[in-house]
Formats: sequence, C-alpha cells, structure tokens
Amino acid sequence: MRATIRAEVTQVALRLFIEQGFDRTTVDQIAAEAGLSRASLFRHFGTKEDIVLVDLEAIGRQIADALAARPDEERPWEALRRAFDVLTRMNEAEPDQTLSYLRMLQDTPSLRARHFEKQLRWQEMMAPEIARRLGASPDRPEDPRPSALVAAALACLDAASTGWVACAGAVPLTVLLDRAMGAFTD
Amino acid sequence: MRATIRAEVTQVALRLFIEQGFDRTTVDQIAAEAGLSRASLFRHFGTKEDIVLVDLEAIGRQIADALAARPDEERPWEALRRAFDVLTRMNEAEPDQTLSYLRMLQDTPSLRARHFEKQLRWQEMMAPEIARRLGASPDRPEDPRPSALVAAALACLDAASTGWVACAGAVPLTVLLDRAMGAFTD
DNA sequence: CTCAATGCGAGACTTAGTCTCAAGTTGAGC
DNA sequence: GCTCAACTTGAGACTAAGTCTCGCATTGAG
Repeated sequence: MRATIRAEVTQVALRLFIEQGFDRTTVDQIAAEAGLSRASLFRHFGTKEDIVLVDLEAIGRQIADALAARPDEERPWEALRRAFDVLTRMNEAEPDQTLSYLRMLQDTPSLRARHFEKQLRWQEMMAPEIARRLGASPDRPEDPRPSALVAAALACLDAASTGWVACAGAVPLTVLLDRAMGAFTD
Repeated sequence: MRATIRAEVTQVALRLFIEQGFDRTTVDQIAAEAGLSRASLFRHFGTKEDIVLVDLEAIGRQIADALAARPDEERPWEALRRAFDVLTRMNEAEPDQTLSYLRMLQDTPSLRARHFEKQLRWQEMMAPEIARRLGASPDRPEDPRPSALVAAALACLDAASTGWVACAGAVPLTVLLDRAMGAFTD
C-alpha cells in the first residue's frame, strides 16, 4: 500500500533526523533502514525534506475546510484564528512528539524553507475563501488583501509556534496564538 | 576589491538567470562568464541563490534603521509601514529592473525559499525594536507579539509585491502596500 | 629582499536529485 | 491456470551544488 510504505519511511526518517540531525542523515541511510531503494524512495517523496513534510499537504486541506465551515458573519481574522484550531488540537493531542518535530523544523534551514513553501500552498488554499468574505472580485489579482490577511495569520501561527517551542510547551499554543493574533486588534 | 568582484558576478548571474532561467544556469557557467573559478565564486557567495540575494542583507539593515528612526509615539504597525518606504522608493527608482527581478524571484522555488530565509533575518533585526515599543520585556521569549507583528508586516509586503508583479507594476507598490496593511485596521 | 598572510585555481569528493533500462509483480480477461 | 498489459521496483549512470585540500601566486610589512 502506498500510504503504508510512506508512513513507515517517514517514521524511520523522523527517528534518524532527531537522533543525528537532518543534515547528518543521508537519503541512502533512510532507504537502507526502511528497506527500499534510493530510487523508490525518491518516487514516493520528491525531496529529502518531503519525507517529513508530505503530511502538511493534507493538514492544509483540513485547515482550509475548517475555514470554509466558519459562519459567514464571522470576521475574516476571527475565522482564520478558529481554522487554526485544527492545528492546536493536534498539538494538544501529542505534545512531546509535536515539540521535537517543531524543534527539528526550526533549527534545520532547509526544512524551514520547504515548510514555508508548504505554507504558501496553504495560503493559496485559504485566500479564495477570505477573498469571498471580503467581497473582493476574484478576477482582480491586484487586490493584495486576501493574501495579506492569510499570510499574516500564518505568520502569527509561526510566531506562536516559535514561542511555544521556546518555552518548551509551558504556555499552551492556543494562548500564544491568541496573543499573537490579538496584537492587531488592540 | 571584494565588493567590486561580487557586484560584477551578480550582474552576470542576473543576466543569465533572466535569459535562460535560474535552474537552467549552472554555477560553472556563471563562473566562466564572470572570469573566475567555481571555487572562488563559492568563497564569495555561500550558495548559488546568494549570488542574487546577498544584497538583501544590507537592505534589511536599512529597513531596521528606518524603523528605529520612526518617532516613539507612532504605533508599531504604522512605524513598520513607514520603514518599508526604503523599499518602495527603490522600486520607484528602477521599476523595470525591479519587476524582472521580482518575477524571477517569484517563479523560482529555490530563490523564493532563500528569500524567505533572508526575511527571517530581517524579522530578527526588526523584532527587538517592536518589542521595545510594545514595552515587552526582552527576556520573555514566549511573547509572540513582536515577531508576529513584524512577520505579518513582511507578509503584507510580500502580498503587495506579488500583486505589483501580477499587474506588471500598473498600480504603485505603495498603494498596494497601504491596502494590504490597511486590511487589519478596517 | 624576505617572510608571512591572504587569495586563487585545480581537482577530488560527497550528496541530492534525475533518468533509463531491465526485471519483477499484479490483475483482468480468457 | 495462462497470458498479456500496466505498473512498480532496483541498479546504476549521470548532473550539479557544495565542501575540502593542496599548491601556487600576489602582496604588504619590516
């Protein structure tokens, strides 16, 4: 099964990355330990970074769905905040795992970079819904407000995550995210 | 002179990247056309991306300085907006050049990724000043507000830049940036 | 003029990522 | 149970980025 293989490779890679660091782990090593060839590994995951970032694709869809499900009368910023509950709930379900994952993410430049690319896709998934709520016509790409709002919300999410890792999860992510996103309405 | 060599290599690389695309241009080709060895090129620029992104370091410092020079009574968001005038002035001075530069940036994933890394450094340069203005104690890294505000402002800048490229520079960047950053205070 | 420091080029080496080809696996239809 | 087609895999060559070492040249201070 495609999904099973991928999940297993991701598990192996995650362990190795946390044990010895992302850069000191080669794709060959991951392939060997996961019991498949280098070539096959690259067929399942486009890049080394994707091995531990593929799931973000699905998470992005979940967030976008949650956003679309928010009531129409809710203001965009509030709707975005609530859509992120998909993530905060994940954090609270597996705090330790999430913490080491985020730590690895934050101090590995190439992973940070790819993660940002994934968030750009999240942005593309969410922006149309925000544009709709703003009453912006979709054929006016020069209106930067939808992208700006979504990207800013994601920036708040990143800032909150960084703070969460910095305090080792002592302050709940929801609180930090409220503080970050609340810095605008004060 | 170090700076002279670098500027010349950057010029050559910029031309090649725009002519044939970033990915279809090899570092060897740039080195050959610029008249220096591959090894030397990598001594001046850490990566291929840096060849056209090194200057962002200095621009970041300029923006941070501009931010620090804003009056104390100005609200953080407004101060950030004004600090970006450093950039909008650059855009207006060389519209065509900036346009093709931004176009290349936006449709080359690896450049986008590195550009984001540079902006993270900008964020680190600006955040302390915003923290000061918020009266946040610097030894409380779990306060996500300074990072959130700065990152959100940069997100607005990116959204505005994207819009500016999308309309081929028809609407001034300052207008788009005002619109993007104004989406929060409405 | 000498010596030390610095900068450069040559070239080997590692690793990510792509591509091709041949062998194996699976599954539908007979 | 058999066959053929479609898909998957592994082996291995290949490209290109980035690192490292070493030996040579240039230069600047004394």
